[in-house]
Amino acid sequence: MATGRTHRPATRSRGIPEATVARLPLYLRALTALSERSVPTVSSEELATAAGVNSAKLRKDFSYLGSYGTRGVGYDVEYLVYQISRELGLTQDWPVVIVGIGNLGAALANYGGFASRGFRVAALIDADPAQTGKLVAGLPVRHTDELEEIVDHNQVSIGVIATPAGAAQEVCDRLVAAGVTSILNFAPTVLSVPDGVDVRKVDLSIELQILAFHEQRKAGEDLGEAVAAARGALPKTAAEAVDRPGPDGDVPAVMPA
Amino acid sequence: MATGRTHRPATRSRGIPEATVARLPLYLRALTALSERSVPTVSSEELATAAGVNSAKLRKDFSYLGSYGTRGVGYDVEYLVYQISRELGLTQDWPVVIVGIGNLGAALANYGGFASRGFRVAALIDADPAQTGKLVAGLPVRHTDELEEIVDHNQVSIGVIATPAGAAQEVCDRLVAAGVTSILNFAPTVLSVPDGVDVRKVDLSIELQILAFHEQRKAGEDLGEAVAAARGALPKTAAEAVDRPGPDGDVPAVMPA
DNA sequence: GAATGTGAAGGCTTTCACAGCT
DNA sequence: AGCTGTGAAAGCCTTCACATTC
Repeated sequence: MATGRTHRPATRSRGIPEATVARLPLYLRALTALSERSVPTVSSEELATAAGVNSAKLRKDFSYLGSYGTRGVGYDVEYLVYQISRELGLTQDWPVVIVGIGNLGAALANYGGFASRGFRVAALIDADPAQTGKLVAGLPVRHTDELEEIVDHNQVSIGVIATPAGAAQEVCDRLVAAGVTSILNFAPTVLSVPDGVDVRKVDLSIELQILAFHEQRKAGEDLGEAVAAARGALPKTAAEAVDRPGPDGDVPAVMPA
Repeated sequence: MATGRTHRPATRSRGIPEATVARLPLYLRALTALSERSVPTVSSEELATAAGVNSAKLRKDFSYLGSYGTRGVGYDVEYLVYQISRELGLTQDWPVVIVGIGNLGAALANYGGFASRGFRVAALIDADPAQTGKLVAGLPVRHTDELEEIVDHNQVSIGVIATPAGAAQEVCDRLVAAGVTSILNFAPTVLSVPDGVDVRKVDLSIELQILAFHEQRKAGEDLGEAVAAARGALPKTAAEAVDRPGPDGDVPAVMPA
């Protein structure tokens, strides 16, 4: 989940399981779509399908929030939207700062989903003086020197880091010192933060590598059908994983002493 | 994990646990940094710290790959880099297409980490004819009409979707039909894909909502220290979660029938 | 009849703690 | 002496299946 030394202490006071929390936004999105189509009620089955989970999981998830459904009927869409929003803390306004207005930072600033649910971009911050004052997504880019002032003045508790990896930890430290207690990190670095600060990480390259892992598996193993054959990959059938073979043959120049 | 109906079948043939796979890129990054500093060996303790996990977990993770360490000494950095790269399938080249060259797509195209580890942007694709031919990150944007041709010709098996939500499913279907079997989805939609296709989702707005949830908890609950007081939040102490109170008072206009 | 809410079972992941190797 | 590799224990999370409620 969060990176660095961020363990929500054992005292998650009668809390909702983390896995459930991570799915609430999914349900909320599906519900919002239903709400816009003026659908009054929805069953766990329908909603689960829309959210891409199975219905047992969804019901279990909702059971942690309370008994908001009606047996034999389903869930009231509007009511659930409200309850989940409240649970997620989206009934209040969350000012957010984005630090690092490069390609990615600009993309984030322009991202609509940002503004939608309770999140408001309070400021864009960049270390490059050449950027200062430039308008991005209608907001002027401000210089890093002002970071503390901005965080304090806007009561910002959520910071988004979109700087290069090298700058991320310092930016993080400054955000935290200024009062930010939640960080969304797009820089490919492990951030270390004091207890009580949450960090979530979004890492493109990690996601791709995970996909590559599975992709590699597909070429040669199961999927017992046609797919396997069509590929130009070497036929690494079984015997590859179970008793992992010692390093023979295809190893690179560098070997352990 | 993956979204939609993508369960790797029970037959994950003697596979590495998914949780472990998700951490391998982290280890790889830390190891690469050590390698660049010409550090020859590293202990599980040191490497774990660098990767932001604990050492027991790291050792357990590595145990699924094989016995690549030396007791009393640690792990050979270069050797581990190779083994993990190989396990992740990064010793081969992965051509990738990015579909949807808006702010985000452009940011992704420019993202260095992309090119670094075995991933190569084979093409940028956008539905807007006005974009066609424009250079982004040194590559010409090509029109959606050419999607199938591009995927086929470049043997693309990984596609990145950075389109608006409304277009994502159609793009996904076309990618899959053209032969793509792994998708990284940045659009805020649940994609449905046939078995055998992996989908991973990156969703900014979900990450923020999860942070907001925890942020909300901080204002008022534990963190027994000073932090709580300084806030202007209403003092929602205990009694909030355990026996979730029925909807009284602060509920919105809409209520269940 | 229909669909929720939930104990109980089953799986997966993390952590512990120590035997085993260098 | 030091550090890896790993069974076993503990903790989560998911799935099952059905009693309960409308």
